[in-house]
Amino acid sequence: MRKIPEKTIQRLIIYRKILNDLRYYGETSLFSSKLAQIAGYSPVQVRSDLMVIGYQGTPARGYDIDDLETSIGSFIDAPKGEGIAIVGIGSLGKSMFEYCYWKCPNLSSILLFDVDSVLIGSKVEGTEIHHINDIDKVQEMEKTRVAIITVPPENAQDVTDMLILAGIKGILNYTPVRLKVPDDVFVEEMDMIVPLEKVAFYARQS
Amino acid sequence: MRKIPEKTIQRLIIYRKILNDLRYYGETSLFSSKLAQIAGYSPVQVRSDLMVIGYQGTPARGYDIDDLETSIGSFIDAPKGEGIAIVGIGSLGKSMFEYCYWKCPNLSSILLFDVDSVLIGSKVEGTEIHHINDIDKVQEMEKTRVAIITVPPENAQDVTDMLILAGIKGILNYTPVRLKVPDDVFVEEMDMIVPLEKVAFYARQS
DNA sequence: CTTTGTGAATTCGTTCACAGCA
DNA sequence: TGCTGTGAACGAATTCACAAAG
Repeated sequence: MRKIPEKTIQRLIIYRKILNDLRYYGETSLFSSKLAQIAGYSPVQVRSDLMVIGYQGTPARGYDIDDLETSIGSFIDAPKGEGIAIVGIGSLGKSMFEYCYWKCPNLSSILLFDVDSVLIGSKVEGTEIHHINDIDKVQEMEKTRVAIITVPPENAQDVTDMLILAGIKGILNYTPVRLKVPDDVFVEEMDMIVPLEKVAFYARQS
Repeated sequence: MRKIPEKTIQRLIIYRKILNDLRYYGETSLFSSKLAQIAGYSPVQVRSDLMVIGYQGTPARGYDIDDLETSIGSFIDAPKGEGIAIVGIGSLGKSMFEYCYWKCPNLSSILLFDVDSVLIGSKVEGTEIHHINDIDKVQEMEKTRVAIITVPPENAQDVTDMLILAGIKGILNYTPVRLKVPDDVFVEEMDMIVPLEKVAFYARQS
């Protein structure tokens, strides 16, 4: 498959969320201009993004909300749902878990790991915390491709190495450490320091 | 001042962090290739970013770490330090506060707000939680330009409106809501759902 | 020689302009 | 007429290629 730009994927995900909201309010179809206005992009941008997934609208009615949502879903989502692992069950890790647990319908499983033996065996919302060293013993890791890292900086690289050995191909990195990973592993930086300083900079400009 | 691209600002912030780390390990100078390799960009990229802030290196020794760090700092940072407000002191808000409290040296003040009257008056690490309705009564808001929003989605827009009235010009939005703000207010989306789905998508491609 | 600084070239992403269709 | 779909034009961001300097 041809490589799809990250920005397009991001926008498609945003479109889907909007479509889902609109469907909830009983809407059945919309034009690119409407979707664009809600999402904050141009109508042409929306149309060319939808070209990427090959979805066709009609000049008369625009796009069918239900249909389009499903199309984006089948393009973006894993067919059988996604399994994720959260490593580092401090206050941030716990927030992430609760958020995913309640808000992410397409997650088929959430595994919890930590490096601190004190936490091992205890549970969050009925889900057990495993030691990261036992990662190979956890059955569900087989179908887990994505990990969220919320450990202290000093453990970040070690934990990453273990995750990659266990087959992880995508990482949300909440630590300020720049992780070393092979080319086929996708890392998204989630640390707040860079955005915080960026926002502060632009806030001062205006 | 000419408008600086967001990406350049982000990279400068990353460079500074790296320089800070290297200085800690006793390094005194480096070449663009070294900085590029650590940061994960090309050497040309590094050099042209540094051109933006007008910093000059020498072919013989490259860039002086101490000097360059200071130069980036005086370009990026507010001269008198930055005041921020965190709105929504749930588990995520608390994590953010602790992180900022310990890890952000350039923050001159951190204010805490919530919409839930039950929390009002209680303290986190010795810092009092105010009700968002009392925002105008809080003296330090005068020097606060940046806010972190970690409230439930249903309160997000209301809280935003109040913050903007109180003079906030930059927002880190941890909610999944797309906030409506005036043109001179800078919003950075911090919700994890979009990045999580994005990472899952690319993890599946590889 | 190696490295910086930088105009030119290239690549990537967005928008324009218009053909095609209800 | 409205709108969608899409090649062409444009603009932004990155990389190339090379002059200048120790």
